[in-house]
Amino acid sequence: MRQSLFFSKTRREAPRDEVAKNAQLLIRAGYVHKEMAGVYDFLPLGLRTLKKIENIIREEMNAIGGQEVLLSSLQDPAPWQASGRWDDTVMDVWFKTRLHHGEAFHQGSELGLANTHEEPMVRMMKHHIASHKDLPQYVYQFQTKFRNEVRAKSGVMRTREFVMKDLYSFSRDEREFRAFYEQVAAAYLKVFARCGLGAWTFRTFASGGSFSKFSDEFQTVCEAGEDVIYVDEEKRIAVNEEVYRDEILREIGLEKARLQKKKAVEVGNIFPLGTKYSTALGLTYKNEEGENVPVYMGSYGIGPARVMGTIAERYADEKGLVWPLSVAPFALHLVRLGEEEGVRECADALYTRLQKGGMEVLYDDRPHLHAGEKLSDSDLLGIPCRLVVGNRGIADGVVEWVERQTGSVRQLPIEEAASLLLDPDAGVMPKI
RNA sequence: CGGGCUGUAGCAUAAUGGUAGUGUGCACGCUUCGGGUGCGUGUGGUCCGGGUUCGAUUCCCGGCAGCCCGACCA
Repeated sequence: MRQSLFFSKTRREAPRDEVAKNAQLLIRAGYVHKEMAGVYDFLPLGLRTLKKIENIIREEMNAIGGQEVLLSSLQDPAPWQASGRWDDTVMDVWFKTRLHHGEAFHQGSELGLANTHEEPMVRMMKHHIASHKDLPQYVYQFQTKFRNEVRAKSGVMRTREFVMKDLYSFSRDEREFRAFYEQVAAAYLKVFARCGLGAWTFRTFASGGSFSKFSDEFQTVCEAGEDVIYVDEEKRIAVNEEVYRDEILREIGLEKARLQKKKAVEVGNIFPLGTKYSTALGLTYKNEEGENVPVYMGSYGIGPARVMGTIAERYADEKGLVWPLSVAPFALHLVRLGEEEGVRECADALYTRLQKGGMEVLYDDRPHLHAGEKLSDSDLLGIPCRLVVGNRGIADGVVEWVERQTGSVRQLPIEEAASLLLDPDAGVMPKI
């Protein structure tokens, strides 16, 4: 992509109404636009990163047998009434609206805007599960959730509208469920590791909310987090403050003395649902004896935008964003300094070759901008690798390769630069 | 939902009961050209409603919006 044609621009100053580092940087760098409190638009850069994260999640969900679906955002109250969760006093984050009813708009049937999907998912599955031969099933989606939070905050970390990956498991019994639950837990750790959060992310014992007695959260240690957890670094597990009690520590085999108190972001959460919703909504199957048995369920969520915000928080430095290669909007930022014919030709040629070689390149071909401005912009954008083409290097027959995170600089011979960058074994580009 | 704070140009800020200033951005010209070059010209603004007042962006009341702390968080 040529930056001269790219529509989002950087800005020098953060808007006054953002305090969270993730939002300040994402807005300054042109990744997102704030629509209103707790509601953000994704611009090309932000969308690219969001989609990278989604794809990592998608691959890991597919790898454990997940099948992608897309349920609707408009929801029929009926299944929610059956489970008792339509009531605003039971679930207080509902956005509700009504079907149009001619002139008398307000008399139309009530509808909900999805804040989660257990009930419609269960009702839908009733049409597809009848026998033990139909189980297990694992379905997931990336779907917009609307939650009328009393207080949106922390930039993209807690918003009123966001895309969530939610996976639902349908198993014959607890044993079959539990085996899959552990597979998901392992897949989640892979997701966060691939997103660059592995070192700071812990499977965390937590309360089960309205679903079940306990659940497992995936918490990334981060100062911007809203949660407090106690981490056992060696065992790589943690316990949420909300269930930090002696008998629970004993139950999960953690020693108080080895635990460190940390602030953390909940980047994922997995719940055993048991037969709560299958019973309420009548999702049963016939076992081999011909008896009707409620399906045993679990639900599993990750918010890609929250993951993105957490990566921004953890990796950013005083100059701007820094993305791990796996989630970066572009792999390489090709920065041209100068307008001389030789510089232009060299940079254009490199851009063409790298593009053809399949590399995602953002090419700063903007004319007549000062070096400082281009380099500052490049720092702010946080693309992990930078190739600088300028007069200085061309005179010596080299271009500069810079790693954003460490600032390390290497000279690459002009003729070989493209092939070195495109060759994963050359050891120039970092491994994903 | 309780408490606190804030609304001035695209963005960031200053000031003021009497014609609203600066930086930045944007446009144009010259200059400069490897870490936001310098100069000039232009562009553009007091959240909404009511009250007090000769006069309100400023003071008062209400609304709306935003941020922070707490509570809440399927």
